[in-house]
Amino acid sequence: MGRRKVEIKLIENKSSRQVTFSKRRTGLIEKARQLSVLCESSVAVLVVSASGKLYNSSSGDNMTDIIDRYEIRHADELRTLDLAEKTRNYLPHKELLESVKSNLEEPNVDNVSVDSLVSLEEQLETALSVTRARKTELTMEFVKMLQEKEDLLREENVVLASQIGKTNGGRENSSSANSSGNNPPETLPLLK
Amino acid sequence: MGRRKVEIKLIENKSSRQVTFSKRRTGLIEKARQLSVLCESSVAVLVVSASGKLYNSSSGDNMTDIIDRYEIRHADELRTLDLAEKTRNYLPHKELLESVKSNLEEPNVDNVSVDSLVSLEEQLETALSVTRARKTELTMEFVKMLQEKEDLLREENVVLASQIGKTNGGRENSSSANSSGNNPPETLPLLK
DNA sequence: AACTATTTATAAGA
DNA sequence: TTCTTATAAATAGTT
Repeated sequence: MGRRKVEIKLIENKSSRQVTFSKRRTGLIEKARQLSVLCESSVAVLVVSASGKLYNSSSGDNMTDIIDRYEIRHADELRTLDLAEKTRNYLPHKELLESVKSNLEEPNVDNVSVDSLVSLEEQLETALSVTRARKTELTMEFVKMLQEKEDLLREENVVLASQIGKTNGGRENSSSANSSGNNPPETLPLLK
Repeated sequence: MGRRKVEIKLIENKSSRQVTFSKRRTGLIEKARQLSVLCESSVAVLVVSASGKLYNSSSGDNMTDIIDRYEIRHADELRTLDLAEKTRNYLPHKELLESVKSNLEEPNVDNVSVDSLVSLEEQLETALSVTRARKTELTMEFVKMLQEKEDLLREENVVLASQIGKTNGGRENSSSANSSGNNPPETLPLLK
């Protein structure tokens, strides 16, 4: 819809491609907004340029909330992982999304019954719960392991200190050397 | 672009709204595809109808990759946001629980609007996410603390062992006494 | 689901 | 970049 008809294929000229990108992107997002308002729906558009720049829009509170929730749901993971590390470790998550995607991209979305979506939702919730449980389990094991190691080191420390005490003829080196003390182990704040 | 100009506001007539939703949704997705091809970009469109049905399309890269980039781009923001700041946007947990209670105890469940339940659901999801994030944060802190303590004990152990070595005239007591070894600390399996 | 009268988006030019 | 305008494309109302 311009001075002449254009084929839908890569625009070779770089600068006109840039211009078209800007114009059509704006148009797309405006269309999304209109659809959202006219039909009381939620629409999200994500555009990633070839150079990797991201443009996004969402209209309708529900979709915004969905995206926000998606983000927040992953906040704990994002928070604790280095970004690079996260990217490296992404595969399981990616695969999960892949399976979701293939479910969403059923040829005829119109034919996907609410029932089957409910079922999908339940399956995902279950998978999520199992994953969380496993995560917690592993974390707890790790903490327990660390605490046992701490006990062991502490005991060893006491033994060593007492050996020094004996070889030194009962002088109280142990108390000064044992700077980290024999305080009771801290409790996990998580469990409070 | 039709027989007459339409204001961009909710279409009151339900059936023409449905028709427009279908037409414009198709149009939007086609526009997204074109933008992707013309300008070598990746475009994702997500549409959720008022009834909760999801329609989506992605061109260029798959939806997963596009969403991943969206996520990764926002990771830094999530990372640097103070938890309290996030929490500020939501009902305090106490109020939330109150609200849940009143919803459960509402004699006329039929009169509770779906909208208010949707809103409540969103609030709960958010609260849950924030709680999880906090839990993970505290756990990570605790693990870090334990690992630091382990390092400290290990160092102390080395110091004591060397003292024994000196007082014993260079005998190799340290290696046998230090039964737990000076191995590098284990990594958190969770993060593998 | 097809058909058009119109509006809207936009390609090319300024 | 921004604006202008001729034209293509999308779509509102109709069948």
